[in-house]
Amino acid sequence: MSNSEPNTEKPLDFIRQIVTEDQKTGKHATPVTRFPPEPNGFLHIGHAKSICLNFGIANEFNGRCNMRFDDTNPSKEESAYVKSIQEDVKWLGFSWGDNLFYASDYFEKLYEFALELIRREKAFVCDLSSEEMRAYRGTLTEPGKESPYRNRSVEENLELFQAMKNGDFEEGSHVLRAKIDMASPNLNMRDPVIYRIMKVVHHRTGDKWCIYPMYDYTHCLSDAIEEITHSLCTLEFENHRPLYDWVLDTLETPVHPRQIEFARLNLTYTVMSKRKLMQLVQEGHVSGWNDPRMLTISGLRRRGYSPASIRDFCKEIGIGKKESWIDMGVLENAVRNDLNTTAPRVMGVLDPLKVVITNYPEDKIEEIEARNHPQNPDMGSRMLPFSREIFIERTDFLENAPKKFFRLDIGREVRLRYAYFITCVSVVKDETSGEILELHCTYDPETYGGNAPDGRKVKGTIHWVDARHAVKCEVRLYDRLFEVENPDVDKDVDFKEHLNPDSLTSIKNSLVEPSLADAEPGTCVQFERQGYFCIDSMNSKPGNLVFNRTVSLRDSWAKRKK
RNA sequence: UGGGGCGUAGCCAAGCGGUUAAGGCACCGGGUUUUGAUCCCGGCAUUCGGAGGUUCGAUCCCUCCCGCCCCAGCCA
Repeated sequence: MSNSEPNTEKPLDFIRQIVTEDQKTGKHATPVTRFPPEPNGFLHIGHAKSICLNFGIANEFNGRCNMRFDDTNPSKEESAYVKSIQEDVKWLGFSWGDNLFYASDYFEKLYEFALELIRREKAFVCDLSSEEMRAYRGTLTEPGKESPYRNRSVEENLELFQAMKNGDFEEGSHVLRAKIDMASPNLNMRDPVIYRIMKVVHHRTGDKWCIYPMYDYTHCLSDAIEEITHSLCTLEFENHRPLYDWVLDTLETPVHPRQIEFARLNLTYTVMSKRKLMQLVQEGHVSGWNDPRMLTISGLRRRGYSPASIRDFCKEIGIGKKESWIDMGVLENAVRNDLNTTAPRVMGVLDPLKVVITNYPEDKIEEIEARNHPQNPDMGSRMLPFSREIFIERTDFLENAPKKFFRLDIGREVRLRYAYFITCVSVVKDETSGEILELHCTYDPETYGGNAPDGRKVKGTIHWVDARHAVKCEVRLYDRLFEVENPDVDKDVDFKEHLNPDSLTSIKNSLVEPSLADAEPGTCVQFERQGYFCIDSMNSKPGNLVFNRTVSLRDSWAKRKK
């Protein structure tokens, strides 16, 4: 009754409200959900939403979430996908314990249920071709016509179905159909096919079967067999729910899970369908399913996204029934938030410009202490070598710079992070090209550590690496894969027309501080003032480091320049 | 023109008959800062797709209208 306390908890989404209610009323003491991917591709950020929902509910309500592969179409499915899917779900931080299942585990039971349907005169073997069936189905506005095979006897149906199972018929010649209502306004109820003949080897059952059950028939029964309480799926299955319920009611299964639909995830500046992702891979627009520009789980992992950041993102966007487009910035914000607290800071110079500190002794090398995280002393510190020649970021020098440019120009003073104040004295240029080769600066020995005893201030602090000790490396700068918010909104333009030609920029001569020399692949750090970077898990090798930019830091200066 | 859904800010999203209509992203100000980062503080819907109705009172209930999405695979 109190309304004085501000509620900081995230409100429950409509599905969690249902689960809560079911728990309260005792309908289901604990929820049982399932994550049911089809093993025909890699998991992407959209699946992450479903994973976080299903496993999240199981965790929050002390329930269980089964991992179940929906492997009813052997012509598209492979065990390689089964493996990657499991890795991705585990990596996201969820576990299914012993509850790993396959729809194909139930083929025998499903077959028995089909026999029962026939006995109850609720299913029949149909000899219509797929074209004929389409014609008989009717249209959105006109009812369909009943199949001439609809009234076969139970015995004949049993015999025919047995023959289908035995492989006596050709693919496409016969199907088993549910006998529902050809006049239903819901096309899914117009005697849908529940079994088809496919003489294809299945990745788990081999050549044992040549008939395979359809999704609508399989999914509800699999849910019932596993005693799922809440079967969560995306909006496009809403029209299938009557069929889901029909199968379970007609067969009188001991439990009847409730199917609840929610909106799938759409993100701006990307495409989400497996088909399109597959196309990008196959046509070589990206290097593979785990290309860091792909919003697959494996791509995000390689890009440097943490599992926590993806979970946070999923929590943030919520669950609803409204078709929505989440701005890519929300995802980027989620990684920045997470990495900001977890990533150690280091110095990395993307595009190096040499600086000679002319008044610094030739052979002197100092060790300068640098904090690993400015807000978190627990993360410790490290020592940075410093000497007469260093490299700074090329973009940190600008001739005739405007007043608001807080970096280097001739005559201007800046702070080298953790080190000294330096003042630019002169610029050395290539005589013919005019290219800036190096800067000559002087330092103030009194400013060791970055503070001037006389109290004078500098506006800018820039990052640097020591020339003799820096480690050369490759840095890959990623940007959004597409240039437009919604690459596939226009059906007349191929989505690939909108690919961003600058989605990957590789810099081969970047320099990082020596502490990174032996860092492991997968290590995530912040290059101060630049962004978050992660050592590539595929191409980085000792002595030949490759960093992927996960996301840049927010840059109000860059924004101001626009 | 059948059926099933959905409409709260630029983008998400709470709200469940009486609220100053949460929160996040984005954006705009200001402060702190040895990252132009982070952090902090402030601004950002007199109005909930539209029009009627019920009610003392409607984002919430009812009616009609408008807009968008899904369904005619032997895919999932």
